[in-house]
Amino acid sequence: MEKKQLFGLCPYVTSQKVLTGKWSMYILYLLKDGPVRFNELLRRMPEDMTHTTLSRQLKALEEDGLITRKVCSEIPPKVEYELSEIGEKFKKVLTVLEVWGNEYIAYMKAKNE
Amino acid sequence: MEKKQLFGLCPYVTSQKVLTGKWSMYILYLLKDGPVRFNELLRRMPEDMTHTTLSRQLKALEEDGLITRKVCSEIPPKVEYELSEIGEKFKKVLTVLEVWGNEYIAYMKAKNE
DNA sequence: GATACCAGTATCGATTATGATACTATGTTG
DNA sequence: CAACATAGTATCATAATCGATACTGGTATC
Repeated sequence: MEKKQLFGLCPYVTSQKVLTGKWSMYILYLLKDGPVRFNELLRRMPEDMTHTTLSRQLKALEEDGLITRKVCSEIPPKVEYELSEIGEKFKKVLTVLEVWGNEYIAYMKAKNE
Repeated sequence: MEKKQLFGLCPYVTSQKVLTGKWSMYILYLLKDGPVRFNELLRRMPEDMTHTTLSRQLKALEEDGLITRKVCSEIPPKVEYELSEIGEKFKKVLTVLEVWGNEYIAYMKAKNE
């Protein structure tokens, strides 16, 4: 698997590379209060996301170092996803992004009325 | 139904939708200090971005209401791109994102040493 | 006359991302 | 015995995105 070239690039391009995919930010948001299991994540995601895509996105986020995957040797299997150290630090971005996102929604709503 | 409405108004999903494309954040960053012309933007973008892609991304950002396009009737043509009202408000996201992006780069660099 | 600047569009193919479906394996519940 | 829950992977088809190239058209320069 080819490694992403991150170093030497600007923080914006790097961030955007890490945040590819349609739901990466939402996944990080769902993990902000602690570890969540695979199927629990799936249930909280929008309807048109399949488990295939969730699996891929989690893998990508793990490879980029934002989340960690903990496998508990149990039956039935239990796998928990959690923010990593650098993933935890992303929460401050989420906070500001949430504020802006809501402003944007309100603004566009008002504009269309 | 509760779900559908929720995701339609979710600030994270909305933000991610608006920030599609490989360069959207970087474009917004380049516009943060005032209007910039098309070719000037192109010169400041990473090498592997073509004018075709820049044109498409600017169009998308304009359609999403984040930037405005001002055409000056001159010869040679002069077109300036500028943050809109809601685009201006995105600058606070950029600020936090820049900090995190640099943290991330430093963190991953240290990890690989 | 040829070339470059400006700000693009049009088109095509390649790459990437996503969706649908089938399948793995084990254990519990009805 | 059948269905369901858990956590996925494998494969293929489709959709979205991107890059390369060619082209517009008026002006100014060499």
